[in-house]
Amino acid sequence: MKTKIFALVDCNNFYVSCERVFRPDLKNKPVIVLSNNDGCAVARSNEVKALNISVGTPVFKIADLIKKHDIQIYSSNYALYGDMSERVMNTISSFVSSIEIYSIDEAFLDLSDISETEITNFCKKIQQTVYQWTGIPVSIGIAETKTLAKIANRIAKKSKKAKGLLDLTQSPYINHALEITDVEDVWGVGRQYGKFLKKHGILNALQLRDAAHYLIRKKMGICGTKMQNELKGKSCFPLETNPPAKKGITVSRTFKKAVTNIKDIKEAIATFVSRGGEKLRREKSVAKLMIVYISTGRFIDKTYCASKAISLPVPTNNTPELICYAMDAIEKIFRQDFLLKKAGVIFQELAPENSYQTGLFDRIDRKKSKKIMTSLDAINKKMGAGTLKYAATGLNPSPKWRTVFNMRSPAYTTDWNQLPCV
DNA sequence: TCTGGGGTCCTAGGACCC
DNA sequence: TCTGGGGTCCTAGGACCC
Repeated sequence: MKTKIFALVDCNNFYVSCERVFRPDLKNKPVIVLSNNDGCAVARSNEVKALNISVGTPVFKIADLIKKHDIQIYSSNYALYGDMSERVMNTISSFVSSIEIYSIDEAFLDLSDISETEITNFCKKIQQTVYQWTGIPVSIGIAETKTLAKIANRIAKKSKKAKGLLDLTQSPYINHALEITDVEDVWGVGRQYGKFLKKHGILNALQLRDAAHYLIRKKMGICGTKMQNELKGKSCFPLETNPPAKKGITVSRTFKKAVTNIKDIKEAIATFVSRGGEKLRREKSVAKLMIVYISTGRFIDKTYCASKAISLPVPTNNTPELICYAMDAIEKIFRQDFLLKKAGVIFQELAPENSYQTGLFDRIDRKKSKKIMTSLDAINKKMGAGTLKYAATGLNPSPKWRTVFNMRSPAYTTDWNQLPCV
């Protein structure tokens, strides 16, 4: 059997690159994109990485650095990033028959059919085309397994010589590549495992590959074994071209300012439930279980968190029905005197919309409610999110609990009113 | 003062059944 | 009344990913 060849295409500093496409003046300047509520740094340009600002740093902790280096700060603009991602993925897809869209900014490709001598040129072509068509710079790592392709990609990004492209298949430098890869940078090794491995003298990917099998198996389970095999060039993670159905759907938000009254919490939860209902319907799923939760912040003394799970008598994705149950649940778990900072709803035990168990005593006309939901989704899609909404979600256009994005760029590509002007 | 959101998988242990 | 073993299912917790 011919050995598999995987490529990992990864957008460089994706959110920052999206902002730069429409603001070319930001090139070579330090840029940060923030999380919801403008809280933490979630994307950093190379200039910012060079300042040792790590991902997840709260922005208030680096106020002085921002000022000193004139770092450009942006709120998250998911409409823009989602659309740019689609353009990038469509472009890559036009080159290959097998693609796994792994995240908003990464895709694995199967290049087994490309002849060895052609692979580098083929990938260069992908790189150039993506940049030309979308303005997004990408790096590509190539190897016999996904884990090695990840490593190749990391090095491709960092090394000046590689110019964003590195092929480690049959490479005489493979050991060297593994040796210069910190063990914590291996795909599947996080903080905890990293600490453990380093304690045992396993500092880099090469040492991890050659480490005692029983030790890795015992601590990291079957994933550890697969990881070692992948580092040896034996593929254990195949390309997943058809994403499996989701197993759960969550909608949750942190509030910029703490919320203390039940009316606000109810509005927030009703809003999250509506959003969750939309997501369920888009997936063509119904939920059997809904969990509603509220909590105080993590950084205070007097904490409180509570949740309520609701087993739905008939699995559903019907927003008003879900809102009713959620409102009941909130009544039960809400406590005065706590500064609530976060709330959310989780849908679990999902089933396909068309093949669920109906209830014997079900009094809801499900055909009718489905029609209403379909129309509502269609109108909101056409006229903009939130055009039609339920009164329970609140009538105030900017309620206290609303997520803030004070430094957001325009939705350049998805809103006629925000198109860039030349 | 100010600290994100949405996922997946594996494992150990307990309950329960035969 | 005492004794054994094997299997399945569920759940909570812990790890990871982006």
